[in-house]
Amino acid sequence: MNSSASAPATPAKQNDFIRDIIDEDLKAGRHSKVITRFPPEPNGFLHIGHAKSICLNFGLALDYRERLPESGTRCHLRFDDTDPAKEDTLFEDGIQEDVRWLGFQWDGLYHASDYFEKMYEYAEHLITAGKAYVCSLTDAEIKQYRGTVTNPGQASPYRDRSVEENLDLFRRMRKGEFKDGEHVLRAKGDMASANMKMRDPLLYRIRHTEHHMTGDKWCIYPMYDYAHPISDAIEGITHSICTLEFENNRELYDWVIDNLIEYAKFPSRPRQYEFARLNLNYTVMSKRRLLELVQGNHVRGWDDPRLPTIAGLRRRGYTPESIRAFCASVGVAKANSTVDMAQLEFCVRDDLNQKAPRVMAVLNPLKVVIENYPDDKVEELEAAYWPHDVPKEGSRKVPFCKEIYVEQDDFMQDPPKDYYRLAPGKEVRLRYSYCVTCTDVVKDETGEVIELRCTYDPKTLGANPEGRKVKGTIHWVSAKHAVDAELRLYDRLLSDEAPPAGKDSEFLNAINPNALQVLTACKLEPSLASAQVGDRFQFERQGYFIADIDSKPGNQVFNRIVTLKDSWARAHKK
RNA sequence: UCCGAGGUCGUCUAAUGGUAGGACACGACGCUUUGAACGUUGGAAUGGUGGUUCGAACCCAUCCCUCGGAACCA
Repeated sequence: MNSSASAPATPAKQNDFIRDIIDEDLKAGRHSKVITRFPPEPNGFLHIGHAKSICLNFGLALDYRERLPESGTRCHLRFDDTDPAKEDTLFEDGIQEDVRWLGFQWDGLYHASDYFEKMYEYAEHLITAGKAYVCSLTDAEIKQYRGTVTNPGQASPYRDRSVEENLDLFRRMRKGEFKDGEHVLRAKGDMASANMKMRDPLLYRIRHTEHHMTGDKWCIYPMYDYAHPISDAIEGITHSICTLEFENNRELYDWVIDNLIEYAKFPSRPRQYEFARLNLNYTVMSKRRLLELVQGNHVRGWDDPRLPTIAGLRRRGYTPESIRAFCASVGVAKANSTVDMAQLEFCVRDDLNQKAPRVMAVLNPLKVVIENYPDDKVEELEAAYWPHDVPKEGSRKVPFCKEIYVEQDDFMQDPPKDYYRLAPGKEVRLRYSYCVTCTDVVKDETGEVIELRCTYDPKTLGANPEGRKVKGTIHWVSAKHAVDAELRLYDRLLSDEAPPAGKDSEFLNAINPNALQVLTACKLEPSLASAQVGDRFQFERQGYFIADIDSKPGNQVFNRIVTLKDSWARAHKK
């Protein structure tokens, strides 16, 4: 079940509250098409939380375009670049790559900065209409005048400047006659409003900073609350979807639109709707914490496979389809929630089960000598790439000879009764090969098991042993033919379900020391010598792996994407 | 404390006045040359209290709890 990049195969999903709203809008004739947008600020890397928003916004356009062909239904990618101090083209490139990789294509690439001239014009209109004024209070004074959540604020002494004076000051702000922080443009809201966002919110601030798109054309920049609704309205956005923390901003969003719509003749009257952002346990999602992990060298960069960044998940080996399926499975709602990492892991297993050919790799090798097998004989055994329940064809030959490696975990000296693998005197099936019985255990001087001696039953190739039942099947590789490899075993970033809530770096203490475990003495079946970077496999009984970019000829490097479910290990954890 | 938004199985999410359902997770069983996958199956929820109604997760009242809001960030 592959899907093309332009038509993601997201599972059939039920309606969410956003789709309910859109359906009603369509039914009531408020809109004849739907236009959404994904509006990242180009100041960092995208993570799986953004993927939820991407799937929602682009998914809406895909869904409704299907229902309303030729309507102009679409989704824009818009960079919300109103703070030149933080933003960079570098981030824009990464964001575009991530959106594309997830399987979506935007119908138009925009920048909030495309509209700076319009925004300026609208600001002058607001001033002329007596709705905005230039305030010359300092940063600290503005804060003080604003009051608190329980106490009303008080009016700025500059609130009653004349239209002429405001216009003059604002034009001189644009010309660069003032220093940063000297003046700001504010909306005339209500200093007693219970919504702090309405207490004469700032619309423009002075920033003598080069902007990555507009260069040095501007030295005043609009604030989010002013730029966002205008950008939406100019682009004809019908449903402006954002996360819950913007609920208090909606009143201001509407204020901006309402005070400008007649003058500006916007093509749409956008409405803002808020949904709950994605939270995942056992990891961190905030920009700040992600940045701290990267800058503090707690991980190896933005694409470290331990990170929930899109780049990290990509390198880890997650498929875009699995991430889309995950986003569909968590739904869209308004209740704050934290999704279990197991849900994400299920989605990638579920996808890879159909896509990843099965091969054999021994992570922690234990040598086995098959005593009754001829010294120099090598058999090429047929091994299917796919299990019986995956409808795909294909196989390769795996060499079998007298000396092989098996997994250390697949031998126990003194096993519990329900242990199906190797133990002294016990017989197991070697996957795609013979059944062998352990006859002797070789130990070094410290008592550590360094080698197993076994005998094989020549009548068990492709046939069940006679008169007895062999329950266990283990994987193996030929010692003589094995390919050496480095395996990077990844696990959850944090040991704790939820990182400490503190504002400081306390969460660093929760980092799982085993989130990355590097194994350098691994033995792979020879077919893996030709694996290409990005190829995914299931290493039977171990998990799904992907060939990493660090692979060199003669030294393959694989990342573990996710383990297989292991009900035996789970049952014996205690 | 004020304003805003929320509260349904362990987790995520449906049901919008008419059988509280699905997925993940967990357990049991079956199948198995992957202790995988798959199949069957089990346990498991409407924050509390009143009220309206033949009937309430849903409507009303009240209380409790959680999250967000006082950046010249988004």
